[in-house]
Amino acid sequence: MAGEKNKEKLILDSAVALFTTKGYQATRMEDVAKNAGISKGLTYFYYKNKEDLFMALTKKAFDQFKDEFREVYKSNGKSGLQKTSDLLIRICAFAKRNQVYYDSIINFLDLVKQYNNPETREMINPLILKSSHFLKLLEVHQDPAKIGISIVIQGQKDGSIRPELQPEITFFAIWSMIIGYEKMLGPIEFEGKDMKVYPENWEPGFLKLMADMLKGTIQATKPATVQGSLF
Amino acid sequence: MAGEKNKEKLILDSAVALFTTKGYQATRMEDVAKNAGISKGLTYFYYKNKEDLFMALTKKAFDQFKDEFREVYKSNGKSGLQKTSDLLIRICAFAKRNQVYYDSIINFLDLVKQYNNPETREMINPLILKSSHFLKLLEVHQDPAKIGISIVIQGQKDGSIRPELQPEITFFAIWSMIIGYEKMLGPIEFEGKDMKVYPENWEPGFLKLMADMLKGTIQATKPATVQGSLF
Amino acid sequence: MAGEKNKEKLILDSAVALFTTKGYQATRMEDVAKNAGISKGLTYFYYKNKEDLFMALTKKAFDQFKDEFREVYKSNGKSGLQKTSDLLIRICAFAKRNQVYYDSIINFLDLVKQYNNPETREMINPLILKSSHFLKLLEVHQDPAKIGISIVIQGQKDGSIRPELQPEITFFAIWSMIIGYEKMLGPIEFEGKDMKVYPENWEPGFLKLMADMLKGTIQATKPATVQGSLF
Amino acid sequence: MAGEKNKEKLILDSAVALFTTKGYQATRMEDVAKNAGISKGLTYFYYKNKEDLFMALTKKAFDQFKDEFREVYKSNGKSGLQKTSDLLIRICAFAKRNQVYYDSIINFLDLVKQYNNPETREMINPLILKSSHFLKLLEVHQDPAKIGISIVIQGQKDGSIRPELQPEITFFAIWSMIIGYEKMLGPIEFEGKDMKVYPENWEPGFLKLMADMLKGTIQATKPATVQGSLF
DNA sequence: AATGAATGAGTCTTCATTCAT
DNA sequence: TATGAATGAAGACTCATTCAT
Repeated sequence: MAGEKNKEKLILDSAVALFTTKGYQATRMEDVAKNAGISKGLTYFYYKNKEDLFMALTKKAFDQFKDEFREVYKSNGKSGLQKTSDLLIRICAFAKRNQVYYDSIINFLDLVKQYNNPETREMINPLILKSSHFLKLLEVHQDPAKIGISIVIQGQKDGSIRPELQPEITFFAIWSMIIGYEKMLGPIEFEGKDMKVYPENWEPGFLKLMADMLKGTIQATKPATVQGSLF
Repeated sequence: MAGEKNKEKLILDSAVALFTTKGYQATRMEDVAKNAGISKGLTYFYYKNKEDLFMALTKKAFDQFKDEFREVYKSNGKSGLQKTSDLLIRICAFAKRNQVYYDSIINFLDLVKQYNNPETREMINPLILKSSHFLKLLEVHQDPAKIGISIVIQGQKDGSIRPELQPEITFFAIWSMIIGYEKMLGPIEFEGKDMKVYPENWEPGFLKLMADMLKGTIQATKPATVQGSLF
Repeated sequence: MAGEKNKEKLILDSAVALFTTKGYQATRMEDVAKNAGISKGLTYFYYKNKEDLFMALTKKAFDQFKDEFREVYKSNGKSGLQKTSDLLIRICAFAKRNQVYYDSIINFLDLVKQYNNPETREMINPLILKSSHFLKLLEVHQDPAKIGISIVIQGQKDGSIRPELQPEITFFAIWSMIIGYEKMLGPIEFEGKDMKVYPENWEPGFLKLMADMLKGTIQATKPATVQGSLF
Repeated sequence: MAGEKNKEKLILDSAVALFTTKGYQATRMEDVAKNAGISKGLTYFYYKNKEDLFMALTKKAFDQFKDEFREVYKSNGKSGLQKTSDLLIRICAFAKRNQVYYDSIINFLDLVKQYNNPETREMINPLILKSSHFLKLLEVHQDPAKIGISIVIQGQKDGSIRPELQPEITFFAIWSMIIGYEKMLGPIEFEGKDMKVYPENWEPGFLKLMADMLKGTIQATKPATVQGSLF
């Protein structure tokens, strides 16, 4: 029937909604089920356990995240440099629109860090390690990065990004900046009152700095004359 | 005698050790007590509840964090630009040396974001809001930023950082980069195997980009020849 | 099978047994469960918390209590006056037979007192106020009184109770006497040894007084003339 | 010095205040101490434990309670009957003024009931049984009753109370009524809205009934002749 | 007399997970 | 597939009481 959405998806959507409102820890599997209009037991039929559900959610987040990268990559009539700032803007929009997805991605980065360090790997909840979604994530989680690197290369080809930069390192620097930027949004808004940094200035200022970094700027001696628009 | 440390500190140290090993959630208050060699009750005598203990830990983390900034700020014979890269290195070292402290700081940034948004503020665990340590943190959490901004201004005075940059925004951009950089360490190490980005390249590459951003670089036309050392 | 009683009831019965033996405070929820032959968790599945369980118990007590009133009311071949003394006897038997139920009823009266006073209402444990059983009790707790009032009216119709009495007030006076009588049973038994009041005399004496009050009595030879003022 | 009240009393007063506000269970010994302006330890110097403190409070309550009886007994120019209604009024005033004292007295009556029944005696908290105040109470708790009985006898001598009544039983009936009356105050106020019993009518009506019981009343036109059996 | 740090037994409550149907 | 009753391990937190000083 029409309204008979796939149950698996129903559960996931319910989880997203509740994780957003109450957070992962505070959300009970029973609530996820109830909110999805199904029974608790069925939830465990589709997802082995809470961690598995969260990993499924993370996987979906990565897929959508990848789409953002892909769309920026494919956008026409823009320089590679412009695409990097588009990327930052889109990712922040993505984070705002779907905080849980974004958080799950960041959480996954932490997980990967633990996973890569043999000393800390055993501290990871075994249920996570056993999750099929986690394993898939390990395989695909570089995909956004790969696209990002391509964007940098595009920028170097079209001359908007300095050719001497190493694309991989450059992209990861950009991604770092984006991650940090998003984390910074909270404190900055707060400190605004006595610190002259208002969200309004912060975004363009940050983008400008990133652009400077990527395209290079005329040394202080003679003032930069060209970059009238943002870049 | 030697072992007669202040109990309050004893508990905090115990918490740090256990949070590091098992994580905040997985650590039971009883274990914190046992590990500190005291009774469970005494833990609650010094800290109202688990959240309060964590906020106390965060406060201590911020204090030490601030010291890192302060020491960099006071270091002699270095340009402001050099100090910013010192800062990145020190903060990453700080994060590695005391992951729990660093994580608690990042966690606090998220908290501040929720706190500043009236819609999300009520989602914060009330025990956190009631913690005296949380309140103190709200007061002092910009202190590192203030020092950081001073460093940028120093750099502008000594000519190592472009004078046209707005110090506040610049500092927050740096801090963003640092935060993102640290988060990136995990995935990069992992992706290294098939992506040419090795930790060895990553740090200097990242620092170089940051420096480029801050000091300005010669435009693409004639390749930058000079900056053989890092800056 | 025989032992397959409804779980909800099983728990309540277990609670009654344990509250009787050890008292409400001293009874742990775990014991209630164990005694009922089920798991602790299931107890919380059927009753939100200990207070809710107690309110459910009180509700059941009120239902049975109401039955006592109802049966007295419907008993044939008795005058209204006789029914009032039947009531006293039955209620005391009820109290003896099921002390916990009776105590829960008395406790509920105290609760109602607190609840009706805006100043003291907030002192009531919120878990009680939230209990659905408490809310039901608020609705039905006058039912026994309503029946009692009917009994008084019956007595007035059959001439066994003075017609000039106000039925409502009269009933509440009777109920007061019953409550007080029951409370008095303890001390009287004790004081008996040096005070001439033995339980054997006490009940008929008390009933006689109550009857005198209700039906009116022939005045002692010469009526007291002085005490006009007070009454 | 002037303000140097006896510590023992200070503690007791503090306990009364807190038990009134929060109830016995919810009041912590620490609060009692703090509120009395002394240390927790000292509380245990003066009172063996919480139960002992409560028994001391009960003892004081009984002493004051006894004073009420004594004052009524000694009041001049009043008939014995008038004194009984004075007693009811005073006791209710006492209960209202000092609810905790009154409650402790009622609680003690329950305790006595348990104590007198060999089967239930062992259910009493041993700390209570060991309290010296409890032992003293066992000795003196009949004193109010003794005075009350004297009042009834007075009434019989002055002709205001029927001479054929047994004074002890009569007094306990009166006390029962008083106890019940006080317990009834709550529900009646509540039921008032749809039951015609308003507190304003309730007190005089109740007093009138009690007086009728004690002094006897002229029978309504034709005496009920049938119900010989019961009375 | 007086303090208050220290103890630890005691309990409610939560919730992920299972399983008979 | 689907249900929801049933489980039980886990853990935060309280507070009466003690005792070294």
